[in-house]
Amino acid sequence: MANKQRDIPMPVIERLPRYFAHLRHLRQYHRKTVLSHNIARALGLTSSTVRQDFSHLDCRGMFGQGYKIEDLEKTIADVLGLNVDKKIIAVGSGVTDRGLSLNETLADNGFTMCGFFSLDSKSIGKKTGELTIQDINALPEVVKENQVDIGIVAVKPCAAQGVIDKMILSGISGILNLTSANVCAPQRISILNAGVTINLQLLSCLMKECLRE
Amino acid sequence: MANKQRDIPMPVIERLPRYFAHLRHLRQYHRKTVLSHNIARALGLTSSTVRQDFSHLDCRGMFGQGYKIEDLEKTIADVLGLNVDKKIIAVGSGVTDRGLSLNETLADNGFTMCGFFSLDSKSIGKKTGELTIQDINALPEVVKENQVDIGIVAVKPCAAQGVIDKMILSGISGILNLTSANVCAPQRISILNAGVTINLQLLSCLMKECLRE
DNA sequence: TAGATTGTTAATCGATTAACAATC
DNA sequence: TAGATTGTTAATCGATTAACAATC
Repeated sequence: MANKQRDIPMPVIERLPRYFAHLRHLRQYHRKTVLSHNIARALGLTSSTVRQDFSHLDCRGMFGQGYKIEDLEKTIADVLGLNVDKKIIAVGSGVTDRGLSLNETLADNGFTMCGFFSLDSKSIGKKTGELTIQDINALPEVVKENQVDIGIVAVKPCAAQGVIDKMILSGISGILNLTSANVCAPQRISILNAGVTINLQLLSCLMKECLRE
Repeated sequence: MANKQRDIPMPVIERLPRYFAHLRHLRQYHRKTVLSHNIARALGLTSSTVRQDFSHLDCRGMFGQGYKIEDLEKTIADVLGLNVDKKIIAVGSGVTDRGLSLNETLADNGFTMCGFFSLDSKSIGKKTGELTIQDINALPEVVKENQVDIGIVAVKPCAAQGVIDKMILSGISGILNLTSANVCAPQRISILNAGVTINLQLLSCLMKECLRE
């Protein structure tokens, strides 16, 4: 069978993690199947969109019966690449301060935290769960030794580009930018922006819009 | 002049915080004007998109000269609603653990943190900066007394809906869901999803796509 | 003025929705 | 079979891009 993933449209890919979360949720309640209509309601979509989205996956529903939750969950996990364990590091007090809770969440999702780093000498040496917060200069070695895939950046915006450059030079190929800075990187590097401040500003605007309706 | 904001398309609104961050960045370097082309490069867009986006704003460029950074920044801040100070609370170890750094970032952006809450009795009573982490039961009172606008949720996914229900009942009208849970709320409530796990899963997929190109 | 970039129109591209035949 | 929901096609809707006249 041809590799369908080749051309899944971006909006669909962006919805996959939400589908995945919902399916996982349903499975916790021991549900076996689910209708496109119900998934749509849970995520605020139309059932048409849901079925269109799933048509990009190698997982067919049962006419009149909906989709098998377990199969669908597995298929989406595959497409997202969650079956391959990912190594991660995180830099900046925005994440090191919450090291323990972050660590737990990630471990639950098949991500392995390999190191916390800080630019701030005051927090270097502190423990956060099992890991000790290290100086940023130790980053390249940790990345190389552990073959780290992803770097989470939560420093001050003005320091973001520097940290990201260092990560890329060390061999990291995916970056989660929790900063409000717009950063640059070569084509081959995947970057995702998801800063709290950016999202609060956006939320602020949505709230104004809501008022008018 | 008619209120242009009425119908700014959502994709444009979603880009505004990034424009805003870039303009602020430029202003720090004492730049006075900027070309659509340069903004486009910084954010990974085309100059055409940038000009189209700005056409929705009440802020015209100078033919042959580009845009006045200060004016543009102010206009975007207005549209986002950043001129009105927003009161915020945050629930869950995902945020209370990093209370101090979160607090600073928010204050820099005109958001006022009014309280941290936890579902975990172990962390209740701990100080995080100026504020003491409170029991979730104290939430309604704090929200009402301070007229809190926005709630940040960073609890375990299974607890998210409960916390959000409580926030809404207390009078909050905007929610930043840092959880992977798909949550429900009445139409009048604005919700934005921006969980780290969701974004890591998405990033994981983008990295696979990158490999193929 | 000449040069440059904006603002805007029109064309392209792609996503979402509606509708219904296929099918269990 | 009848009932129900899927999978898919076609239609609609909207966003992005290209191109160029307007203009400082």
